[in-house]
Amino acid sequence: MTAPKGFETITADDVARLAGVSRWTVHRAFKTDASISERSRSKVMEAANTLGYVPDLLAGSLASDRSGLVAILMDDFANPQQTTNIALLSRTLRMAGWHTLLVHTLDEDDASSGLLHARQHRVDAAILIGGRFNDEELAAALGAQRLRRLIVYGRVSQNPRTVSICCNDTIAMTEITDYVFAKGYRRPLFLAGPPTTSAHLLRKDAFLARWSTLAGADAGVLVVGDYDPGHAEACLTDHLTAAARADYPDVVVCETDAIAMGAMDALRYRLGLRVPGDIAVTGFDDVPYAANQNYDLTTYQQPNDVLAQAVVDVLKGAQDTAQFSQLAGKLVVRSSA
Amino acid sequence: MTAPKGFETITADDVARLAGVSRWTVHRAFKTDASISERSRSKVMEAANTLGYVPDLLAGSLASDRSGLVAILMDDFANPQQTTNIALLSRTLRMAGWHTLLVHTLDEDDASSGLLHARQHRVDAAILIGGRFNDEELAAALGAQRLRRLIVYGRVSQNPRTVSICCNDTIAMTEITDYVFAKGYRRPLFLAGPPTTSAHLLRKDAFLARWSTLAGADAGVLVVGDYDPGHAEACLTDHLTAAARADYPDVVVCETDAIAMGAMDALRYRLGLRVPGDIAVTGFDDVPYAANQNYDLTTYQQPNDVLAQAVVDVLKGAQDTAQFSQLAGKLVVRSSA
DNA sequence: GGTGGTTTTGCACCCGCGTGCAAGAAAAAT
DNA sequence: ATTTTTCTTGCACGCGGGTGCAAAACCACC
Repeated sequence: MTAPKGFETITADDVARLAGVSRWTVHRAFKTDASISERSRSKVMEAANTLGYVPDLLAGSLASDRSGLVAILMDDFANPQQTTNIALLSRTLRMAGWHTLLVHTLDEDDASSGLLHARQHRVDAAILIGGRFNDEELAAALGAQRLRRLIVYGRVSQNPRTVSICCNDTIAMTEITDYVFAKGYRRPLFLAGPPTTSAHLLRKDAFLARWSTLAGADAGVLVVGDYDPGHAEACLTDHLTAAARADYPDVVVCETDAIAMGAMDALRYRLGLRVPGDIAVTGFDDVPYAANQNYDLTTYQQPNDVLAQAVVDVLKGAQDTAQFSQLAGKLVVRSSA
Repeated sequence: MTAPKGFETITADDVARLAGVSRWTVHRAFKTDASISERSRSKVMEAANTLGYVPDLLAGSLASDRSGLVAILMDDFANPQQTTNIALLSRTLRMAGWHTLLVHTLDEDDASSGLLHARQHRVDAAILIGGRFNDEELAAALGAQRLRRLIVYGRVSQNPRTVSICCNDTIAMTEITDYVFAKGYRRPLFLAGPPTTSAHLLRKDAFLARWSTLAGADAGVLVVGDYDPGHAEACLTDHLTAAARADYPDVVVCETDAIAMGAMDALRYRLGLRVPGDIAVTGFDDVPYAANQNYDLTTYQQPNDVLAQAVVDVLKGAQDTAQFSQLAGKLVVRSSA
């Protein structure tokens, strides 16, 4: 029977016995800032090594009321910006001593169930990544779930009991708008994602406001249903096919890179246009694939590492007071616009 | 002070008191297959609802020695095949009652540290996804970490103490080879990923063996360092630039879609060739992006949902004996070859 | 050698719930 | 009405370790 079934778990007591100290001394040996003599610490460590002991975080969590677990709820693995963020977050958290409980929420209504599970695992905090969580349901769930902390990542949340960590979309989109205007484009079309999230509203509103200021005229807006490139492609194709050629925009400003890529596919493969020759395109997020030669997308890079670090700061209680922190990124100019 | 700090945790005792039963009856009410009368169960549930009680999984894990947690160790978030798998796995596991502890291993040597953390959280199993884990170090870690179960996902593992769940790469690659040969291509170049993983070897070896059988001649092989499209692009560009035009392959068979996409970029944008007009390309995995018009990649689709379900079966102890299960997928023919 | 102060160590109690068993209640059989 | 049988319920004990405090050991110095 090779199946590893009956592992004899080694407890701190075993180590204590071997090292000739008490269990609490063993505990102290594993705590960095404990008052313990160097001699007994090394005795303990030696015993622990020969026994293969490591403290049981589960039991520790129960006793200390700190699980060292952070739940990341996320809804859209197809979105490269989100997967990038998850990777970065889980890495950053791990280096700061936390572990990641990944909850893939199945649909919109599943967020509260995800939060419930997170709470049942006593997570120290839950991080919400992604667009499809809506604030009202969140508020309801939050009331019942009594999580220690809820961090909304990548967008602004109105809920006062959450902490938003995100890039300042208004400033960012204004910067893109200025760039687009300066390049001489005058007939923009804004491609917006789903209307549920506030980040969306910020980006769209920022663009429209700034454009109106700069050009003295309103810009066109096309709402695509979600952040799926294929869907954006279809939407834009339909939209332009129905329009007169003279009414075509000269630049398509997109809420995210995913939409921008779909837009480029539509322009090139469906409508036979050149980018940026006939119509230019801008994105937002600077996902890894935006740099690919196919797209070479002009976009806006969020300061992801700073954002991730901000999460750790919040977890450490550094900015308990600040309800949200908004940081600036930078415009990445490539050939698409 | 809005900060949610002092949440009074509601325990089963509180519910028991309100419902007028004992704590153990509360426990039974939350257990699906417990012997409890319908009357007291509803009494308990009502009390639990008004109090907002949910059982604490952490404490439960400690007592029951089943954490309900499964660690997924993964090394490469840039690989879309991996992120797709993670999404699917975490979803499938969640529906089966498990939760996902995501461990992003930082580098090759980090796998054992990741396993250690997994063990400290008492995970019921650890799943290894990805290429960069090497078997020797794994074996060493496994000996020390005494995990309950280690599942190697997406590739074959030699270690007898692990369970491999993967698609049968040999059959799959043979199928691709047959297709490529039948389409009339005669000068193939195989693009292989990093030489550390066994999946790689299987795919490469299967291709070479089958090609040799079909064509009676050896196929060319180019080893690119990893599964990064950009790197594959550079490698192939260098390789072909250094070769005489007459020696160009007529088809590039790639170990993964990621490599195939890089290869297509190289052929088109670096070398000015048409795909499949001048050189055809095949991939492996059928990542979501393979269907994009830019690539429209002929590739091999792994039965991902079946694989994910197999993981659940293993966790449920169904196939404790079977050391690994290999399943078949299907060839997806698109325009790239 | 005694004193005051500091470091180190041990311990009772608790975290919230699961397990196995035995007592109690209810239903079925006699 | 009494005895079985079956279902429900209660409980002691344990999971592995954290917390705060008090006892013990150590140290320096007079």
